[in-house]
Amino acid sequence: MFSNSSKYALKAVLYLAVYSSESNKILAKNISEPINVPQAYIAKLLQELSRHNIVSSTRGPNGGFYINAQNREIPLIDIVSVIDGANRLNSCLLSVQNCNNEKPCPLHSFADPFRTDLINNLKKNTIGDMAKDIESGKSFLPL
Amino acid sequence: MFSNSSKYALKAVLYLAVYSSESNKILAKNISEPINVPQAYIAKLLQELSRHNIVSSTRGPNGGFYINAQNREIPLIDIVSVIDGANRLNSCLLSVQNCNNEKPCPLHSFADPFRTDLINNLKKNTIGDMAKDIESGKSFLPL
DNA sequence: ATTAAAACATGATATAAGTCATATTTAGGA
DNA sequence: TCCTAAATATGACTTATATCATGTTTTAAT
Ligand code: FES
Ligand code: FES
Repeated sequence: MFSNSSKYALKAVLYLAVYSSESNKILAKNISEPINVPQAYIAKLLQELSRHNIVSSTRGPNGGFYINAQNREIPLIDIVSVIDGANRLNSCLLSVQNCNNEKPCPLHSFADPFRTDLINNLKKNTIGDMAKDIESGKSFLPL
Repeated sequence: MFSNSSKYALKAVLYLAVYSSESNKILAKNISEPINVPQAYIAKLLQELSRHNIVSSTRGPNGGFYINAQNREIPLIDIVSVIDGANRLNSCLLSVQNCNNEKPCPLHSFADPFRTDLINNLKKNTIGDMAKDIESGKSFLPL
């Protein structure tokens, strides 16, 4: 579904959304442990996200990564698009090609509603939305 | 979601379900082209499935792979379990670990119902069921 | 029996995904 | 200004997945 890289990226971003702010930046190595991802790896992913303005960062002393108000409005789909490419989610369950509504494969009928709904949710829900769920105890960040 | 190998395996099995029978066995190399999978690769996958009694085969002249009445009753989930392992589908969207209903991750609420549904469908629907859909024109085998 | 056609078993290679290491640039503080 | 802490850029390494190749065993026909 998602690659490991996307999973890691999502976890890292949500972690930042909950625990960081413009005045409380977090070092890559300090994100690594709580989300259980090798630090050199998460650093690389965060750099990629930073380049696409999905997370914010400043370097030098007292630098680090953080999520600002603008980042908070970004939908989750942007994260997985940057890491996995835009249309990984559109691939047919039986083929490397894209899913095709006109010529549905045998699994299409019981897979497509799922995928469509998931994609819509990823477009609709922002980083901030998810952070709120975590803060209110409705959901949790897995290791 | 599924690995390419599982996709290929599913396609090959469904192809056999539609076009083969005990009296009409099909060679690995003749399955390869219509489902668009390298022949050495599909041969290997079919051998694995044969070892698990998901497809039938006989060797020697006039041999080949086929689906018999017993194979026809096998649910789709068995195919992907053999190729991808039993619990690839249960992994949490954000973690390599398994999905956990007691401590749902932020994506759980809009992913889990559908995944559960998908898994149930894979358990409920057999190879024969899918073949019937193809034969009746309700669905198609993708390249 | 001999031969040929096929699956079967095993392993080698290639490509992609994931992980690690190092050098460079930027920014803040002494 | 100089030093240090951090992100950044780039590339090397490792592991897993996907693909290919080769030899062996089984079966049926002659
Ligand atoms: S055509 Fe296969 S999932 Fe839609
Ligand atoms: S806990 Fe993440 S998908 Fe269920």
